[in-house]
Amino acid sequence: MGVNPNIAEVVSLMGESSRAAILTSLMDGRFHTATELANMAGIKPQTASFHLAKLVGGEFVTVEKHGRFRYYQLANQEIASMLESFLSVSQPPEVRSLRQSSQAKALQHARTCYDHLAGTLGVKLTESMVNFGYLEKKEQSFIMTTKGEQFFMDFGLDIRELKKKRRSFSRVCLDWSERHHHLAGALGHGLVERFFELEWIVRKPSTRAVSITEKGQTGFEKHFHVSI
Amino acid sequence: MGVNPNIAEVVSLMGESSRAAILTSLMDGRFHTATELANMAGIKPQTASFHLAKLVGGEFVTVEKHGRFRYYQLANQEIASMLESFLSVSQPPEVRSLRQSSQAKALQHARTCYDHLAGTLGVKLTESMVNFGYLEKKEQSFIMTTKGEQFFMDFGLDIRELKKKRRSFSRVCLDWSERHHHLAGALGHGLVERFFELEWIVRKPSTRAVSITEKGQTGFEKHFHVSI
DNA sequence: TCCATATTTCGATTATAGTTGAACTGTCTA
DNA sequence: TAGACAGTTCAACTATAATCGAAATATGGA
Repeated sequence: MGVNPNIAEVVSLMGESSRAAILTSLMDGRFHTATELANMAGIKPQTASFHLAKLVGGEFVTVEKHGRFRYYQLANQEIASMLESFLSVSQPPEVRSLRQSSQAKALQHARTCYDHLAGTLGVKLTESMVNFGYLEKKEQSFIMTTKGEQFFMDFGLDIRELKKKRRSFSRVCLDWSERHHHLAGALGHGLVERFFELEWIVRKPSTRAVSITEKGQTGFEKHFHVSI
Repeated sequence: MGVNPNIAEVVSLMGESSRAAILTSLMDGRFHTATELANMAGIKPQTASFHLAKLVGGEFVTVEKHGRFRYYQLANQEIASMLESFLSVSQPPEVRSLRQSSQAKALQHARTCYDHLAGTLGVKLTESMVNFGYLEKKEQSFIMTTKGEQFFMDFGLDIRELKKKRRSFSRVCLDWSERHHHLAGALGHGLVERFFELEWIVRKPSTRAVSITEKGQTGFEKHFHVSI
């Protein structure tokens, strides 16, 4: 009847295919221009502009103007988390071309979710860290053990610095379907940064998929007993 | 492009005002018939039937047939949690009548979220239990202390029985805006059941708001130092 | 058996919202 | 200063999907 807050208004912002395409494109956590997003979503720039205005209005997305470009970005980690939740309960779309198929596989394989690792790699690494006793899963979050603290320090993470940050230190990236959990939060972000630094993974252009390098193959095997 | 899973299809199920109204009506965790839901959503029964079919198809809702009635219910706690998340980021609708206004206040005041307490009461109680040292907030969940164990036993909860259940024992009901957290999970459910049993709270007909009784006033004050 | 009630199915209508071409604003660069 | 490019605004069009009356189906009770 309308004594309840209207969920619909907020939700319908992501419940439309073009906007959803834009949002998922932004899931790599990077800035994108309006035209870029239009191309990624397969729509004309006017249409993208129309949708982006709505997304900004709903505080899903922020803009920064630099010269004649406007750089769009997800508003915050919460939005990213929410989107990832839905991605995990969504069905992958039917495959239309070989190229799309291999892209989809790459995404499933290893991808960034806003600022941490998701996909098979993200899940396997998280599992491994739990098995080694570096992390302990406690209901909806991970707790770092003393053993873990030592390990992450040795691995080159400045734990003290990460803990200082206002954001939650280590949390699971939830998905409602409970098909998998993976490490997010400051620790998750710190790790993925370190992987880039070590060149164990590299970004694939214009998607949020990442490639595992030769170095990475041996690195993940040696330090995490994870083989891909 | 469509190499990303289509978030839109799933999400758009809740991103429509009539369906959202139905879903929020189901947030009390109880069964409702199709006609009931139609009335609550302010639509004709045919329309409700149409939407309910979609919701069942999307596994947001389950049906049970008893005679000529069909009882609809939210599919599971995850869906409820997801909905509550969105409610907390949604704006309350403009008030059209005094009656709506007082209903909205009642909802904000004390309500059930699927099977546990939300609203001001839910939040205050949770805070109180943390302050007394019965619960400790650990990232995304609560941990029961020894002191807490004693308290809940004394309060008449069968902790051992609750822990046996397959569902998560104590978790926060997340909202993405982080405006508040409250206790959910088996413990949250156990508590609210006990409150009904003690007649500290009673359901208001046809909403998910609950009223605090005289008994409740003194009870919450005495045992939780929460005054309403 | 007949009627009342709960719900769904069907078909037609309507309204909403996404889409796009065309035109416009603003910025960079040659 | 002109021209190219990024992005937005406007207005018209279109398509999708919600809505509802009418009719059909199913169940319960008298």
